[in-house]
Amino acid sequence: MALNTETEQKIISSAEKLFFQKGKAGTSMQDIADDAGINRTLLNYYFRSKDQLFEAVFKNAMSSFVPNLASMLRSDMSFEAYVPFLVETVIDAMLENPQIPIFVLQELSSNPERMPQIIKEMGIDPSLAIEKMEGESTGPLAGGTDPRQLILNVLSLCIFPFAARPVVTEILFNGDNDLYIESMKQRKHLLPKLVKEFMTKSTHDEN
Amino acid sequence: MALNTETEQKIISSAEKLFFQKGKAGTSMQDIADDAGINRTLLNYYFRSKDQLFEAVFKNAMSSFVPNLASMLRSDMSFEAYVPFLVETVIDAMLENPQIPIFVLQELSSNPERMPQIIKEMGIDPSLAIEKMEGESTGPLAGGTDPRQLILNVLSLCIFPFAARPVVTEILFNGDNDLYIESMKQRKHLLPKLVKEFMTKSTHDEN
DNA sequence: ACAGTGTTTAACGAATGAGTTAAACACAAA
DNA sequence: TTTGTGTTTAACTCATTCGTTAAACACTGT
Repeated sequence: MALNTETEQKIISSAEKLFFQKGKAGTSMQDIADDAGINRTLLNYYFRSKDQLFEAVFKNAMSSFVPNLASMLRSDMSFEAYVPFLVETVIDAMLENPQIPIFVLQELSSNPERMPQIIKEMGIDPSLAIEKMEGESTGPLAGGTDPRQLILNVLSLCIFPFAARPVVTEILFNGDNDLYIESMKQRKHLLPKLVKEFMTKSTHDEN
Repeated sequence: MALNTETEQKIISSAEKLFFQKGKAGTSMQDIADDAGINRTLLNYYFRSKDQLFEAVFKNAMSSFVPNLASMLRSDMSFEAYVPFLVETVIDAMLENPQIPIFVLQELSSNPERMPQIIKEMGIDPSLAIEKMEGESTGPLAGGTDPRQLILNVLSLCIFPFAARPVVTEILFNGDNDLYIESMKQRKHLLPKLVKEFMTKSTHDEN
């Protein structure tokens, strides 16, 4: 009895590592088994199929990716107050698992039809969230700045540098990995200031 | 005689479409042949192997992705003057081929060891570019803002919303694709103002 | 009509991958 | 020891994939 959660965990770890790196199609069950140091059949014993194993990995990755955004949409705080917290949370998450954004984005880009289902599972109500955002446009946002653009900006600034890590490290930081990491940490302080900047100064009236 | 560039072009088109969508491992030669409406062997006739076909597609995509950044690094203009042009160029490129960023980033994330070689082929000299950037820190950048962070910010704001298209469309725009596109176009005007904002107001002294 | 070249196809061979089946192993309870 | 259950493995089947080979087709110049 007592499910061998140790082995199961080894499988998940190896599957994550390889799926993140090479994608679903680029990873064979044998690869995962080898990495976990076990026989291939075990994978089918614990997870019935490759699909199910992938699904487990994906949902796990997804849930560490979306909630940040979801919590913002649900939060009672104003954007301005929320941003520093969000930035720190997201960047810390990225530092811990830099491969997740590109993995999640790639999967959703391949199968965008999954989005509605995912949203339901995550318990997000987009229309409600949007109402909330627009209702808040009485604060520092007043003047025409689309709250959606603001959210997009914050997330872009947090996530992209990790999705583009190899390019950024090589071109901008001359291949120096430590320097890259250091810069990412600095962004935790830099970004909130930036965002506050273009929230207070009303960057509106576009035409 | 006269190489059948028409067929060759059909192959490239189909290969791009499918590689962009499903990745290298997720796309079979048969898939490409079917999409192009030709026999599979033809793929090996024009491009010796799947690897070579993929390489052709990748290099093509890459060259529409990096040059924007490279041209910025080489340009004689100041950042401030260059930003609006860069933003428009990059966003227009993304609007034309929204799948490219995620495709390129995924490939580079899987094979980061390719970066040095790619940089060489693209004719970018990172160290020289960095010197240039730091030399420019006498203008509006003076005060401690790392030019690398600035570049990173601009590219993040331009590219990420496209890499995350399905999520953004569904959550932020309630699945309304036209609204998403419209917002992306608005960003061509919005972003330069934003960037100018946090360039002139010296967002420095972090600690 | 024939030769030559470019283009397209069908058929084959070897390799790899996923999932199943049945058997071996470990070990605790009776 | 035997029984039972959970765990691990080896071996097989079936499908898919890549790349090659050799032959068919089209069309041009002689």
